[in-house]
Amino acid sequence: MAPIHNLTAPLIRKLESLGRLFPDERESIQAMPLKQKKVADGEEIAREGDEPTECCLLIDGFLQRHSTLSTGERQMLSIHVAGDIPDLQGLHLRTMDHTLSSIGSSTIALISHADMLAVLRKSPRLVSLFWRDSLIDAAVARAWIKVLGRHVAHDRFAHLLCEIFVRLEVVGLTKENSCALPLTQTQLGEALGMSDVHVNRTLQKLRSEGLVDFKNRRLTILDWEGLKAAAEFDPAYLNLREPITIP
Amino acid sequence: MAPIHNLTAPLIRKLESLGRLFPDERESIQAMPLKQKKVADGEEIAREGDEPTECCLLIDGFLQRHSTLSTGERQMLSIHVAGDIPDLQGLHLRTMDHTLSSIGSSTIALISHADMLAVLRKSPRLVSLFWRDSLIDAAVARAWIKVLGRHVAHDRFAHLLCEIFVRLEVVGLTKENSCALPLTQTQLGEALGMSDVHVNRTLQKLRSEGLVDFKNRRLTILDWEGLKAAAEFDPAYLNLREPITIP
DNA sequence: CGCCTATTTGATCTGATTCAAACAATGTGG
DNA sequence: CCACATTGTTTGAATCAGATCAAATAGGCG
Repeated sequence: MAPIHNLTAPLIRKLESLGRLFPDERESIQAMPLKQKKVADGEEIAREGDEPTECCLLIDGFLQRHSTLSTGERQMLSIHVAGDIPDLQGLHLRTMDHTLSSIGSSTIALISHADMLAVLRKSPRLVSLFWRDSLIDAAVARAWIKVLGRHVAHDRFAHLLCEIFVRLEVVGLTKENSCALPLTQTQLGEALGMSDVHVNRTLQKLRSEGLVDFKNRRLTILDWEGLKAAAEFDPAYLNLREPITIP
Repeated sequence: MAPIHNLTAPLIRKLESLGRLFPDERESIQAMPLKQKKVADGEEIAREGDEPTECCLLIDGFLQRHSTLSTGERQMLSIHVAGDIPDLQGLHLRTMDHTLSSIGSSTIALISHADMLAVLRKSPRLVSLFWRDSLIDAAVARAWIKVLGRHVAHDRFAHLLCEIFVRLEVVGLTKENSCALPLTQTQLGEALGMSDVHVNRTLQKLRSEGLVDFKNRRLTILDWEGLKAAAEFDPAYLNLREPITIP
């Protein structure tokens, strides 16, 4: 029986959403040496250009990937929730092409690449699961490309909120129709590729349309169907169901 | 000795750019059953919503991923060159989240998932290589997010041209400082998230600045340093060098 | 040649940025 | 517990990058 506070719980849950986990596979994951760590708001876990030797399992809180332009402007590249390993790519790519940092304060667990590889060597099925996870990560990136390329600010914003809400729902981090979302409007702008001023005005529009509410770092969905429609949100790309059975 | 016309040549070259290939691994790849196929301009190889049972190795030409909005507008999600397997994710994700189609006429080879999985089962090192390949695919998507989110049209265009030129250079498809680029200005707009009219005007700017020329479906780089600077292009995300040694 | 598609140009309109300032909330130390 | 600093949100006005609409020109190619 796994202890309630086992740090791997979010990861186990995530992997089980990706495909079936056999008992021995679960055990080898639970047995991985973890270095638990608290990270403060804005703290950087890995920097663009780094050559990491461990990866970061998010236990609690939110992380972001971002990259900085020569002007100092930032573009957020993804948002991560409990169970994610946002720098898993470090196993096979030497150099970080972006920075990984905390949104609000978070709890992470560091896993050395060596330990991770040792677990993967023993189980080709786990390799497939983690590979599948990184393919979904890529699908999410493609969805962002579509939204950034073709949606107006209002619908882009709606899409981001849809995605975050669904991803939090999957890991049981929503309450009724609301969830934590500790991003400032400036950070939302960094994710959506727009100015903070315009984030504010767009948010007011979304509120006045009765689609969402957002205050005290908490998002409440007031009209899910309306929000989905504005965003043209189709959660298929998140691959929440129907994992391919791994033989 | 591999025959000159072996269809797997571009794939072998690509895998060798990702890491060392052992002779038996190369042989098992060369032995994979391939269905060669010509695809015409605009022809769709796999559609959003499909559940493919084979994947597509690009032998010659260009492919694109794209997705269509409710308005009928398209957003291109990636561009692929010889050696790429743009729907490799189908091995682990059931449903296509985008459409894969040809830019100009291309030659592809279809590989059944079953054959692919059989090869991978025999070699964990090949799994790592293909996994690495899909991680680079994701890194490219992140680079597009950054560019779409924060660069003005001019620099966005410059970035796309930089990326394509470098990727073609890697697979030996450039001549001096020029390469084939059979995209219409409308298609460039679909890639860059901008109108075809604005593509045209931006291209004129790039020409008048002496950075590039582009006519007859052929791109010529006239000032690489200037183009790179405008785009803030850093090819690190393409992971062209320094693959991590797979034990 | 004539058809179709791609490129180019001009004029107008609009979504979004920028700059600036006010206002609200949060936190810190004395 | 208040004074003050800091950070985040909101509002207004001016400006601009890029979209849209419309039409002309230029290339391919059967």
